[in-house]
Order: sequence, then structure tokens, then C-alpha cells
Amino acid sequence: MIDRRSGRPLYQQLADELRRRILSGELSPGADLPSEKTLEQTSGLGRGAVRRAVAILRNDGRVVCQRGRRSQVRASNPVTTAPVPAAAVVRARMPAPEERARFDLPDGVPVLVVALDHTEQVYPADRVQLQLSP
Amino acid sequence: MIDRRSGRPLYQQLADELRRRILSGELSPGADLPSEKTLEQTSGLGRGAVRRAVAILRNDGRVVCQRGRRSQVRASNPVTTAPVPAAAVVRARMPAPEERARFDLPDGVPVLVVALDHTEQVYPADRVQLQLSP
DNA sequence: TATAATTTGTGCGTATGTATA
DNA sequence: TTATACATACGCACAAATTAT
Repeated sequence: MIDRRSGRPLYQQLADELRRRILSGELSPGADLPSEKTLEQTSGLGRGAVRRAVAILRNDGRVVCQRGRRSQVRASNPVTTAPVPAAAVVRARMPAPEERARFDLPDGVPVLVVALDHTEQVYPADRVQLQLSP
Repeated sequence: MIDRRSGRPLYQQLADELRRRILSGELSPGADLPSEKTLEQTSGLGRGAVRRAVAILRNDGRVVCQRGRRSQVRASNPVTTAPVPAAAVVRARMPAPEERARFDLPDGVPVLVVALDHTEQVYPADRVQLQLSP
């Protein structure tokens, strides 16, 4: 529950609680989160704090939101494995807006960047993993 | 500038503009962003919209914020190259709260996960890149 | 098919707290 | 100490998309 005297921000406390319920499996991938109104009533917080809590989980890649429907626990996609040349270097970062659009990435999903000879290959990290092959 | 008839959310328009100024070099790494009050005045938006715009850039890993100080364009860290054994599989995701604390990661910075034989090694993506071990 | 109810999104305002300069 | 600046928390109204009636 929410402790208004703990010093920890209230929206953080709610985010912590929702994260715990997701990790414990009580809220499984694909499941609906409680509605904002329900969260307001059960937590005693205002709508702003509730929305901020959900935004944290969205930016962590744990929740996806759409207008008009309940927010959901993000379900993992089928993962393909891309080979990486031995001399290549691998980095990760958040996508630029164009990359988000190109890969149709939800919030909170990074990209993998494979650099080799001044060329860069970008992969969406929610669908691709890399295999380093000698 | 902000176009209130474009249909695009106002905070998104401001985020776009700030991103453009960062990418163009007008706001270079380490530089201060304009204060929230200044952004309110120059954009004509309310404080909520201004803070949302900055939050987008923070979650994209482009800006770091601290209470009492101006927000700044994130400066890149020195990058070390970690060796990765052959046959290892590499993924990327946003860090869990414990990982954020352990690596002192700001918002918007993912982690690299190297998996090999049921063991996982986690690296902060703002300081580490991966290369196949020779 | 049309209407209403639900749900999330956008935008504004106010007040107060806390860290920095 | 004072002023500046970002953070937290609440409230309201309306818009837009989905779902239920």
C-alpha cells in the first residue's frame, strides 16, 4: 500500500507495487492492468500520480498503453537470432523517433547497434538477439 | 515553433524542437537546456507540457535532470570494450531498478545482456560496448 | 446500426517541497 | 539568506479511441 509519510514519492510507490505484481506473475503478460479509476480508488492517489506510475512501467518496457483500452503487461515477441561478424562491435541505446516508427517499437524498448567498418546495422531489441560467431 | 492547429500534441512538438536543437549541435553535450520558465515563455505552453517534453528527452537518454539545477544534454561517457566469448547471445533491455542503482544509470539508458550457458552478464550500455573475444 | 459508457490522452491551473546557485 | 529551478501532488475540463448496450 501507499505510505504518505515514507518520503518516497507516491507515484514511485505505486509503480513499485505494480512492478512487483507483474514480476510475481499476478499480472501475467498480456493481462490488463487495473483501470486508472480503479488504481485511483485502491491507492488513494490522484490521477496524475497514477498516470505517472504507469508511465514508469511503460518507459521500462513492461507495460503497453493504448487510448480507449486498458493498459496491458507487455507480451514478449518471437525472437530471431541475427549473426554478428567477429570484428563487429555491439552497442545498445534508445531508438530515434524514425527508428521507433520503422520498427513499430513501443516505449521502453531499446535497439541493438552492430558497427562494422563505418557501417551500422540497427535491430529492435524486443524481437532480435545477436549471436557472436567467430 | 508550436502550432496549436497541427493536431500533433504540443508537448511532442516541443520535444521535437529540443531534439532537433540537440542533434544540430546548437545544444551540445553538457550544455544547459533553457529553464522550464524560459521554455514556458518561449513556447507559450503551460508548465505541464514543458515538463512532459523534457521527460521525453530524458527517457530517450538525451537529457539528464537534477533538482535545483538546469537540465543538461547528456554527455557521453568513456566507453570500454568488454570481450564476449564465442557462442554467446546478446540482448538489450531497460534495466531493473536494482540494476539502475548498481550502475548509477540515468533514465533512458538500456543494459546489454550477455547470455552463455545459463549465466547472464549485464553491462550498462552508456559505458560498455561488446566485441568478440580474440 | 446507433448510442452510451468506459478508458486513456492532452492541457491547463494551483500549491508546496527540496536542492542548487 | 535569497532567489532560482526542478520535483511532487492535487484538481478540473475536454478530446479521442475503444468497448458495451
